[in-house]
Amino acid sequence: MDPKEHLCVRFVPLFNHLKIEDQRRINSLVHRTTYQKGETVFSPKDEPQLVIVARGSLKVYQLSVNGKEQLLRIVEPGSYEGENFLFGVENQHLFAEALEETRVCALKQDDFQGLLLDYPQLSLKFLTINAQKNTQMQEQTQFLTMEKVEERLAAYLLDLYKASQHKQVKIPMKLKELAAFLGTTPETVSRKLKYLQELGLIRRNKKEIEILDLAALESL
DNA sequence: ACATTAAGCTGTA
DNA sequence: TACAGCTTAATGT
Repeated sequence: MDPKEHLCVRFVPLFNHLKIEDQRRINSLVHRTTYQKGETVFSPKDEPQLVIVARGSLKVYQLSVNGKEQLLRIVEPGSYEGENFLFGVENQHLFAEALEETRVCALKQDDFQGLLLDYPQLSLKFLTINAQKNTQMQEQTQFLTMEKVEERLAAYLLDLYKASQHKQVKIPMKLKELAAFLGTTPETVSRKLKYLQELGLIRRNKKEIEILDLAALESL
């Protein structure tokens, strides 16, 4: 088999626990596409499908009332988007766009439902991953309930710290995207990072952040 | 307190 | 040198 053909199925958490012959069957159902930076991967009213990221990254967003895009999440390699559309939830608002050159594999609604019926292990794995995704989403909406931008930014930096267990963390996206993520503007993110540094809570070099005062950040 | 606008700075192709 | 990403300052809500 062409090694490229393995990309999605072999190394993605959703599938990589299955036996080789089962992976092979899934592989035959998958549609591979490479998107360039800025290209739309799906939009409302598209055919329902599960989109799995093999390489690169996607942003998933919706449009607010005034037409501004509101970034909901970044989909990294190994994760997927569109699972809700596969069970009759119509996509009315969600868009996905490639942030860089991105390889995705797509599974049609009928094909994926057939797989879930045939592979109980896959169904369980799918539920587990979705439960984790839900938790993450709750944590993110929690950001937006905080009143002040520096609170949201501090909470975000603390999340990076918790994820890495390291006082040196690196912001993994463009500040423009972080701003959308936190519900503010790039300018304000820039100012607030400077503000936190002036308070001595962090030290910063570009996107490398060293957390100096964990307790003070948490108290915000 | 934050957004918007515009201008300037820096690294990179 | 042209461009993207970021920062800074002025001004508006």
